[in-house]
Amino acid sequence: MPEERDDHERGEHAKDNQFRRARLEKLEGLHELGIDAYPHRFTRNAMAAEIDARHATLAPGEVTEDHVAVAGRIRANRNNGMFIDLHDASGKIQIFSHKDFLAAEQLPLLRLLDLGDIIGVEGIVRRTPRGELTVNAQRITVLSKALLPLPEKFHGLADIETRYRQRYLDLIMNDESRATLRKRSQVIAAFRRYLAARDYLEVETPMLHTIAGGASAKPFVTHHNALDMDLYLRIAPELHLKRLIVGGLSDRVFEINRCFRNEGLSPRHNPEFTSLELYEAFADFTDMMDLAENLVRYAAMAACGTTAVSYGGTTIDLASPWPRRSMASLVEEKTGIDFLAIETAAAAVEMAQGLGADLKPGASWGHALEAAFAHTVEAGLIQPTHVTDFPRDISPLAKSHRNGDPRLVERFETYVNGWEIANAFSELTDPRDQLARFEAQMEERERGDDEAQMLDADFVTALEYGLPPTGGLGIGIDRLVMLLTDSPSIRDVIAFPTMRRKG
RNA sequence: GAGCCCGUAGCUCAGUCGGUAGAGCACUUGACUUUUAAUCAAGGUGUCGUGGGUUCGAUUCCCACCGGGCUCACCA
Repeated sequence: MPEERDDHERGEHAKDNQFRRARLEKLEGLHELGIDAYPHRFTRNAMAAEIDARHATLAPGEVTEDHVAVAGRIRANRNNGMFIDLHDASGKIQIFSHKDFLAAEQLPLLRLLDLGDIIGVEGIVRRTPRGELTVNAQRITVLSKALLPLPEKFHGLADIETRYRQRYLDLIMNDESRATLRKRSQVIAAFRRYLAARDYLEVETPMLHTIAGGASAKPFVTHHNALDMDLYLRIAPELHLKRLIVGGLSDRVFEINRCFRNEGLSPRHNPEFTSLELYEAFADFTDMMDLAENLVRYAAMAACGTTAVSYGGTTIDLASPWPRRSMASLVEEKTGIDFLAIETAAAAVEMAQGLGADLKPGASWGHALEAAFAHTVEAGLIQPTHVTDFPRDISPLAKSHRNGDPRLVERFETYVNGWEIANAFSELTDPRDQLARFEAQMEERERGDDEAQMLDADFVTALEYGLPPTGGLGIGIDRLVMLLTDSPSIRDVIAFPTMRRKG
């Protein structure tokens, strides 16, 4: 296995085929013309879209005096190179290469260009009689000779595995893939803008944890050699962010970064995923509901220009106030069963199992309610809904509910399209309660639940120095971007999704 | 982890009820020259995912493996 990896890393993957050989011969031809096929830089003064905007009203057949220098990839070639479609990051511009305009010594170069080559072109802008905005090339500069052919131009790259493994090809070929990843960037930029404007401080907390806390999930384990110590890739930044609130670094902090969970892959799960987590002192979970709605609306406007987004043919309305429904009431509405009226865990488990939920024997009341919710309600929450009032025993970091029911905490998850996209609490600030919750988690762990949370004694110590009342919110950025880009798989919104090593 | 489906040319895909394969684009050569998936003519595309088995013969049937997709499980 290591030898196979070496082969791959040495770059012996390139196919030695007719296409590559033909291009290597052309590369040789460029050398013979004294041309460096991989120069160091090129000064351009215009992007395709700019030129397009600048000459939007130019009539067919008209020639301008606009001398431009553009650069991009050759994506189409008509009439033996006379017409080239040059694509840059902004769009497309046609290049007209004709001996009437092109420097004479450059004519041999035309025969050595291929689809996929990156070139710079200097010349005058005109609109052809057929109406296509065009640069009459006076000088062409090879900026990077492509040795491998691009996928077919009409159907593009369809093979989903290649699209994920060789994302560069997907991005060259598929407009939608570029649009999706650009929107992802816009969503994240919008979050930063929105939060920065409200005095949130962006911080960075460790990726390498000695205790994988802040969520219930299986961690990745790695090893630090010098310290001879195992470390976990973080499953959540939560406990460190709250330590920063304890310290008063800021009353409002946020972090946008990766979390890692060593669990199954699915169209909605990637082992590394990106979350926004934020904490606001003196706020509670109802403040977090408002904030979640405002953040998502703001990001949708920034990325899509609308708060009415279409996913899989369904229109999702992000604009209207999002209903706030307690988990138990949603289950009761769906099943007629009021879990709040069920006293014992055993009875609740039996009831949940009767609804078809899969529960381990000995599961708690809270696990039973949550299982009943997941089995009967979750998938039907298409329009945004805040599901509130979670069970205490599945929420070890959330504060007890002020409504007085000791089984509940002040926590909500926001569901859209049947997916959890946000999770928030009135943060648990009572150190003795926190310790008790951790101890309960450790007991679950000892009973075999390897996703129960680990006890973080230093975090309890931090709470003992005093955490102000605090609201916390996490938003799953990948799923939100899926929603905003109508993407069927989380892999569509992650540039380089986790893939098995190809045998 | 389980079930179902998929893997054929650089790409998009056909196909072989078992006799080692085809189209379009791309590529090469030529023609044409203000094109728009340019057009026309000619030409070669290939471990049919990998390894075994059955068979006179396997890309095709069987088994295992590799990779991928979906569903379920897991994943608040």
